Amino acid sequence: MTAPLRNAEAAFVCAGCRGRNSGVCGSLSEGSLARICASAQMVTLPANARVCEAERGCSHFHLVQSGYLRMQSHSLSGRRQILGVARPGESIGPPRRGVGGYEVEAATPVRLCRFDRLTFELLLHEEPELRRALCQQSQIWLEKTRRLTWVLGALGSNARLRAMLLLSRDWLPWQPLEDGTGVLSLDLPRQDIADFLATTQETVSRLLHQFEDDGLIEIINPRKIRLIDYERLSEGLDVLGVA
Amino acid sequence: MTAPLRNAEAAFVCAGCRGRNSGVCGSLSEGSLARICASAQMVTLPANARVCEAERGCSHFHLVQSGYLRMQSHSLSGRRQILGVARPGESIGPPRRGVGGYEVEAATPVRLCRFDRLTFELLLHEEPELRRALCQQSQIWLEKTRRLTWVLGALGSNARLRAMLLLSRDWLPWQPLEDGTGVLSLDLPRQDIADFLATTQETVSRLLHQFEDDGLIEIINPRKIRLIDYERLSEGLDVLGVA
DNA sequence: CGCATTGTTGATCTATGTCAAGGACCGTGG
DNA sequence: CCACGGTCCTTGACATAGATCAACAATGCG
Repeated sequence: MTAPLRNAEAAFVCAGCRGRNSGVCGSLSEGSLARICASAQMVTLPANARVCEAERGCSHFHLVQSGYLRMQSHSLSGRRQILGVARPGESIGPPRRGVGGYEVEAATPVRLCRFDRLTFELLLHEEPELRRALCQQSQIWLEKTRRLTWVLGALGSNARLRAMLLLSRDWLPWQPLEDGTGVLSLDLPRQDIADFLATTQETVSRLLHQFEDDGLIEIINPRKIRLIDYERLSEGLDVLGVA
Repeated sequence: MTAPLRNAEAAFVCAGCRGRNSGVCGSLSEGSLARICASAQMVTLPANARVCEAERGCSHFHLVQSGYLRMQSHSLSGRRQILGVARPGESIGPPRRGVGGYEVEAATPVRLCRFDRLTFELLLHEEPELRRALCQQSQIWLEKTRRLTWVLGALGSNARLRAMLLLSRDWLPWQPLEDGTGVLSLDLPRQDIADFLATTQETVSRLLHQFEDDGLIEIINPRKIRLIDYERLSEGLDVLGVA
């Protein structure tokens, strides 16, 4: 955790940032971004580090530079539901405190731009671009969350997993090959995938191997999946627009 | 369906509106609201009327005066998931067109303020209050949708239904009685409840009767439920903050 | 080389979806 | 007034997806 940066260093912060061109950061002008970065701290956290408590809330605001954050909530029976994953360029504001809130953790090792809450509210006041960007982000999140809701509600585990594999091409590292297939880096552990899809590790594992047996995918190793038969992977999912 | 109203009539539009003090309308000043209402059409629709298509999108913007709208999406297998319910005072903008979109229907008979798309964008441009109200609404919706996601993902049908009963006190007609219990007007048909909770009519029916046998509720008639034992209704749901 | 983490596989059991039938209620028209 | 059809709700029988429990394999790390 480093001290706040002076203006001169601001450019440096964004230099290695993988989110510069997407999400909130992506829709900000150079000037605006520079002013904003000037009050950021760069923070690095290991996987599973807690970024934000559910009850106590959190006094910081973050932009993701690299890695993934997960928003999650637990039932008393211990079941965890992942409500969303924030990727580079996206922001995590302090969630509503108390009941109904969620907590934020690093799903992978992450690098974050951290803003003090007050500082950020000041920025928000001074930078209309930032306000607009955040408003837009919350609409995009709303759409993503609605889609997740739909996937959870309308599909069985089998289809849910296929949906996730196909949709993941848009937000996880994805390497298309010449033969039309492509390799997905499933950077999240099985348990996270399970908690995202509201199912269990075991089911995810079983289904992946079933897909492999059926020739839909190839499991190169647990984290590298080659998607082969898009046609059958997307069976019944046409509504999602995943070809 | 009536013609657009002249300014003089604007006040009249809101007169009978049950949403004047909540949602978007609730956070607007008199002046702003008057200007906005001036370009509204008042529309009345019967239950199950289609307000907005999923694919074609829709060229109107609506504020709910009374009744409920449901946002929903279908899987190819015919399963419907209700993504959210808009109540008086809330707005339904044209959802994203095409895949991933949802359709909007009247869940009950409704009265709506309808705005032409272009007109509304003009209003949005001229009324900063309106912009702010909509931005705020999308954040509230995001929270509601996240909560739904959590309920769907982390809870079984039994707990889901109990959660809905308790939470419904905040947005469906609710009449507390002297003895501490209270009567809920479950204004939605069983099928809608089922599609909201991602379960089936049959299960909803069975669970309600089971709750009655266990003394948690009394089914006065299919649409009137008296909540009796909050303690046990909220078992395992403490996280939601429902007493 | 242990030891911890992560993923896989098997056996079992149950909640709940599906199918099918019937009941309650309501408005309409004869 | 009653018969009719419609909608909404309830109940029963049955099948099964997937959760749970438990053990084990694979991988990586100190």
